[in-house]
Amino acid sequence: MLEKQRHQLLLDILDEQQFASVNDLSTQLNASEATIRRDITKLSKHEQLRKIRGGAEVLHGSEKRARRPHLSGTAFLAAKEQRADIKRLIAKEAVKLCEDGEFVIINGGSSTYMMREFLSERHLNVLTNSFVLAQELAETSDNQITLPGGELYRKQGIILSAFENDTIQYYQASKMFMGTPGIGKFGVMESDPLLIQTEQKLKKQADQLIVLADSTKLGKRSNFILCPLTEVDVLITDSEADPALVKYFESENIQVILVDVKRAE
Amino acid sequence: MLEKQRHQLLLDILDEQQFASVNDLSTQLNASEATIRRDITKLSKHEQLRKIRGGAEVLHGSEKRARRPHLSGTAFLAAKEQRADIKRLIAKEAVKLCEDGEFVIINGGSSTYMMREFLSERHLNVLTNSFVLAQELAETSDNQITLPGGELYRKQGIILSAFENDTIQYYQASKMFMGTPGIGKFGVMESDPLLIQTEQKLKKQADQLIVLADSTKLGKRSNFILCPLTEVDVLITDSEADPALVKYFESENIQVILVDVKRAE
DNA sequence: GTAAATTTGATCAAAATTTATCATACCGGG
DNA sequence: CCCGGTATGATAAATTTTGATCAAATTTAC
Repeated sequence: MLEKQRHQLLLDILDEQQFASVNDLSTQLNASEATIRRDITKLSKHEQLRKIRGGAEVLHGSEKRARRPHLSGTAFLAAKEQRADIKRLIAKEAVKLCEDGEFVIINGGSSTYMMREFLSERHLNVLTNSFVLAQELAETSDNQITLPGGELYRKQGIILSAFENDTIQYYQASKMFMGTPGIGKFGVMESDPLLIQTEQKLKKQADQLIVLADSTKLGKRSNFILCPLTEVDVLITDSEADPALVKYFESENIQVILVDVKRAE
Repeated sequence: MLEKQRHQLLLDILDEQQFASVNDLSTQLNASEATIRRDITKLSKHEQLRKIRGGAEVLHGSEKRARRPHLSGTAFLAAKEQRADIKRLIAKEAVKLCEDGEFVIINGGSSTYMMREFLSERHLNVLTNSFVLAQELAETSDNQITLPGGELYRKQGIILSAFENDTIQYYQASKMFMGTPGIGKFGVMESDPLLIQTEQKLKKQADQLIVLADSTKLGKRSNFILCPLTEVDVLITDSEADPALVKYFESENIQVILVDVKRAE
C-alpha cells in the first residue's frame, strides 16, 4: 500500500471512531506499529489529527485546518517554512519549561509562534505582543491571554507598544520566551527598530529570559542590540550549533539546551 | 483502552449520572481503582469534573470551564444573525459618517462588528477593544488599527482593559461608535459589568458619541447604565423605531438617523 | 467516644508505549 | 545495473502508565 493511501484510510478510520490505538491501526492497515507511529506523527504535524499516547484522536470542528491562516501576509509566516521542523522542536522544549498556572511573556516571531501547538493543551497566563499568536491561542487553547496596548504592525503580525505607561508594566512573569534574529557575544539582536522598545519593556517584567534561536542564528549579527548576553538565562538551540559558541555561552552562565536535529524531518 | 478515550468515557458517564463512584467507574471502564483515581485527579485539575470523596461529580453551569473557546462562537457571533440585515444597514450608515484619515473608536458588539465590511475600503485610524473586529480589519483592510492593552475576554471576543494608565488615554478620536444592548430615557445600557469600565474609558477619548442600535434596542433596559443620554450625539437606528421615542431623543439634542428597514431583505 | 470500615495517597514493580537506531527493501534516475 | 534517497520493520533503551500493596486519613457504625 502507498503511504498516501494508508494515511487516507487512517484518517477515515479515525473519523468513524474518534479514537484509534496504534495497535488497532497496525492490524487494520497491515503495517507495523513503527510505521503507524510515523504516520501519526506526520499527520499530526499537518494538523490532520491529534497524536495522543497510545494512538490518535480526531480533531473536532474548528481545530481542523479549514481555518485560513491569520494575517497571511506577515513576514514571518512567509519565512515560516525555513527550518520549521527544528523551530518546532525548539518551541516544544520551550513549552516544556513551563508549569501550568505560570505567568509567562512571549514575544513575536516565527520561533515563538511555533509554541502555539504545544501551548494548546496547557493552562498558562500568557502576555504576548504577537497578535497572530494571540489569535491562535484564543481559538485553540484555554490559556489566559493578555495583550499590550498599541498599534497593529501587520508586517510582523505584532502589536507595537509605544507608550510608557501601559498594560505591560502591570504584568509580572516568571519567564520570558524570546525569539531573535541573532545572538552572539555582543548580545541578543533585533532587526526591526520598531520592536526594540516593546521587547525591552516586556523583558523587564520577567524574572528569567529564555532565548529561542536555531543554530543558524548563533553568532549572527543583525541591526540592533536588544540586550547584552548577561541578561540571558537560558538558550534553546539545536544540535548543529557550533560547539565553541555553545561553550562560550555556557561560560557566560547561560544554560544551553540542545534539541536533536535528527529528530526533525 | 487509551487514556484519553477512558477520560472521555468517564466524562460521558458522569454527564448522565451526575455522580459516579470510583468503584463503579473502575468496573464500567475496566480499569483498576488506582487508575480511576488518577484519572479523576487529572480531570479535576483541568476543571472537567469535581473530585469528591468516593468518586466524582459533574460541574454544573457556570463552574464549567468555558468550553473550547472558538472565538467564532462568541456570544455575539451567535446573536449575529438576528436582524443582521438591519444591523448591516445601520453599520453602513455609521461608516458613511467617517472621513478617510479620521481617528475613530469602535467598541465591541454585533452591530459594530458589521462595520467591518464597509471599513474594508476605507483608510481610517481605528481604536477598538473588539479583538474579532481587529482581526477582520487586519486581514481585509488597510486601516491603521490600535488596540487597548488588557486581557482577552473570549466570551465576547473583546479585550478588557483593566488598568488606569494604558494605551487608551493616549488616543484622541473625533468619533466613537458604540453598539449597545439598550438605549432609553435612562441612558445607554450595558449588560456585562466587565465591559463598562473599558467602554467608559473609550468614550472619554472621543469628541462625539455615535450609538448604533436597531429599533428593538430602543427603550430596552439592561443591567447597567453606561452613560446618560446627554452624552450621546448621534443615534443610528431603523425606521421601525417608535416615533415617540425618536421625538424624545431628538428633544434631547440627539441627531437620529433612520435607515429604511424595507431596504433590508 | 471508640472501633470498624472505607477511602486515599504514596510507593514500587510490571506492563505498555514511545523514541532512537539500524538493517533491509524499494524506487527512480543515471 | 548500480546508486542515493526514502520507507519500512525489527530491536533495544528510555519513558510513561498501570495495578497492587499498605500505611495514614477520613467516615460510618455502634
